[in-house]
Formats: sequence, C-alpha cells, structure tokens
Amino acid sequence: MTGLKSEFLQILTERDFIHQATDLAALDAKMSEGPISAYIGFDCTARSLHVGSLVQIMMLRWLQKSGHQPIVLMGGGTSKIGDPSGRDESRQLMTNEIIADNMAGIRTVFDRLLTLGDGKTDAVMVNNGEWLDALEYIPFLREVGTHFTINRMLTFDSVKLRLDREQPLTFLEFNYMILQAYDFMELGKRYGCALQMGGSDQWGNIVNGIELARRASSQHLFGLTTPLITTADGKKMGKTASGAIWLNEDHLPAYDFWQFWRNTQDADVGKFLRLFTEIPMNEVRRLEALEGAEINDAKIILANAVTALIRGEEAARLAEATAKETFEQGGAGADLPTVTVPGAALEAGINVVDLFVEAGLGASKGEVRRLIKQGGAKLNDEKVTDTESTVTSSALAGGQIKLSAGKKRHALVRPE
RNA sequence: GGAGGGGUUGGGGAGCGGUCAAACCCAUCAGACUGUAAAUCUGACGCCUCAGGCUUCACAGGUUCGAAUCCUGUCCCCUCCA
Repeated sequence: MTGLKSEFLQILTERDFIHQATDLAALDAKMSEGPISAYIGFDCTARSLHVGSLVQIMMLRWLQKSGHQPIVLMGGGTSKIGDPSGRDESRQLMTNEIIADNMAGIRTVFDRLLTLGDGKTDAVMVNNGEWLDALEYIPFLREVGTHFTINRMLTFDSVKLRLDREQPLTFLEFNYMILQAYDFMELGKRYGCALQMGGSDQWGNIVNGIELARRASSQHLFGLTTPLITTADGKKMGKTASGAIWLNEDHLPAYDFWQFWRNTQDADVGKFLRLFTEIPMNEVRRLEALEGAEINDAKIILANAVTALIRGEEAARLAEATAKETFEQGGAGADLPTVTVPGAALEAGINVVDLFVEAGLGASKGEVRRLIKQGGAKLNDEKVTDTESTVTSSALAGGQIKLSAGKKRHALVRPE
C-alpha cells in the first residue's frame, strides 16, 4: 500500500479507510494529476444520519480538503425502493413529502462539514430523483437493461442472502442495484464524476456502476469501499441502549453524543481517532499508545474532536465541562438533561419514583423501583433507599435537584 | 387452487389443560471490581395503588371449576404440490 502519490489516497490509507478499490494504481495516477469528482450515496430514510454514515462523511471531507470535489448523492429516487443490502425484510415505501423532509434534515450535517457551492472544489448535493423519477420504462430497459444478466444479478450478496434464507425479494427491490449503477453512470455524464465510494456492503453496486458506464457510455470509473466498522467486541458500531447515535442535535443532544465517544472501549480508541477525527497521525499514535487510566485522556480528546466537528466547538466545550463537573467533581453540569416541574407540585412533594420517571431516568415506575432496590438511584448524590419517600423543595440545591440512575445517567430537575 | 407447518414477553426460542408473568440464550439495566474501558462475578428484566393486585402468549369467539396450551372462525407467515 506504499508508493501512492495522491494526497487523498495517502491519507485514506494511513487512516485505514480503504477496504477494497478497483484499480488503485490508475486511480492514484488520475488523482495526482488533478482534481476529480467523487460521490457517495446516502439513503434518506430518516431526518438525520447516524454514526454509521460518519466514515463516509469523513471521506468526503478529506476529499475536499485534498483538493477534489465531493458529490453528495441523496437517494431521493432510490429511497422509494429501498436497498435490500443487509436487510432481511423489505423496507416500507416512503412518500415524496417524507423524503423531502428527510433530505432537508440530513443536509444540515453537510452544511457544517463540507463547503457547498459553485466553486471548482465546492461540494454539490444532488438528488437522484432528478433523473430517476423521469425515467421511461422501455427506453430504460433498452439502454440499461441489456447490460445486466439475471444470472449475474443473482450472484450478488444482497440478492443471494435473501434467496438463501428463502425470504421474499420483490422485483422492486431487485431493481435497486440497477438504479444505483445507473446513478453512477449519470453522475459521470452530468458532473464528470469518476469515483464512487461507500461501505463494503456497496461493493457489488459500485462495481455494477463501473461496468455499466464502461459498456453503455465508455466511461472509465473507479470504486472504493470502506471496511465495516465494528467495535472491538465485534458489534456493529453506533447502537446503544437508547438507540442510534444520531448526528443531528434535534435527534440526540450534544451531551449524549459526547458521552458516546467518551465511553469508547480502550481497544477502539485508535481506530476511532483515525476514522472520525482529523487529528494528525503522529498525535493519534501517541494517544492510542496510552495505557491504563491514561487512555481516558485520549477518549476525551476523541469525544471533543468528534463533537466539535459534528456539533460545533461550543457544544463540545459545554459537554466536556458538564462531564468534568459531573464525573470528576461529583457536581451537576449545566448541560445535563433537564426537566422542569411546576413549583407548586414540588412544594407539595413529589414521590421519588414519579420524579425519576418524569426525568426520563426510567421507562416505568416498576423500573425505577427496581433501580432503587438495587441501589442504583441517587438524589443529589445520596442513595435513595425508600420507594415511598417524597421529594419536596427542601431538596433543592442551587435551584435544582440532581437525579442519577447508575453511574452514568444523570438528570436535573428544576421548578418553574 | 390443493396439502402440510407456524404466529409466545426487545431478539432467538421452550412450554402444549392447573405447579405460567411463562424455562433457557442473547441484548438491556443495576451492583461489585475498575479508569465514565474491557473481562469477570452478583442481581434484575410485563404493568400497578408492589409481602397484594391487574393485564399478557396474532385477533375474535367457545369448551372447562381452570387455557399460552383444547375447539371454531378471521388475519398474517412459511414449506411442498399445481
């Protein structure tokens, strides 16, 4: 993997972004000659992307930083079909309104991380609905359909997996890979896009696009995939108890986002620093070499860097300060989740159990009772022992009450 | 269209008239140990007015003192044949 000339590919190699690539040498030559355009497709099945897409986003960022043009392809058209890759079951079909709304939400991340505009290396956002929605069936079949054999399509993992498990795969979904291939060809024609990147599960789709473009429009395109990012214990990254780690603030508060990175396992620190931050490699190597409790410093740096990138410097600072105050000084940081209760109600006294549920530290009263019985519930850092006890305004400390469920989950209650 | 098999608490999956809020595994949560890590150990894991009560085993009825378990109908899924 040595001897690469282009800055972009050097960075990607050094930071372990590359899993597979088609003709890396030729791509390297092309990229070191001058700027190219490259794209990554994103599904718009939700209003926000989550950390699962972060590797791809970082790649686009590096691409732009090293002087090339990123194209963010929003799957407005393909979201109406649903990628069967990695899915056992068909996705629900989405309406135009939902898709448009989702695209707007997703856009906010790219606004922050890429420079979008009209300049030579300014990123562009494109919706594949632009060309897919207007396709005419017969002409499409004649232009594109002739280049695909069913024999070959059946060998692709996304298809094979479903068939092997004897699960239904609709004709609609079966067409997904053809449309994605078509996307690549169209982007090549319209924007001079020469490279598609994506997760390793996209390899088949990407290769299809390259072949289609070669046969149907004589373009020479390239593909590159990232490895599947798993945590050290082999789990898919980005899932926690409370759900996905969303990139958008309105889906997941910055404090929780920061905590996610702070709680990275030791073994993953180096990998995450490489993939999700722009910290120079010599610094990364130093940080990942830290041992014992010292590696916690590296985790804080990781959390700060990623949070600053995705949510802004200010959000990162606030989250770190709150964490410091809460965990190291046993206090209550300002950025903790806060719930307000009517002053009068607090005056009269609220049952502890109810208060915990109110604060979102338990899904049901039963859960909170259990928490208390097991000694995991704290009020102003004192263990709650009685499920029947009542909390009144006398518990206010500095105008607020701090509730804790276990060591990591905290919330503030304020009267209003 | 015909013949079978099946739908159980987040996932997987037992149970097949009472001893069933329902084994076990995973996930999750808490406690201990730690470093807001991992591993390990312990406990919990439907809801509530919690030593008691209530609602659950696709849905609607029925049989029975008593049903997740038996019967009938409906919906959904799978396999095989056409």
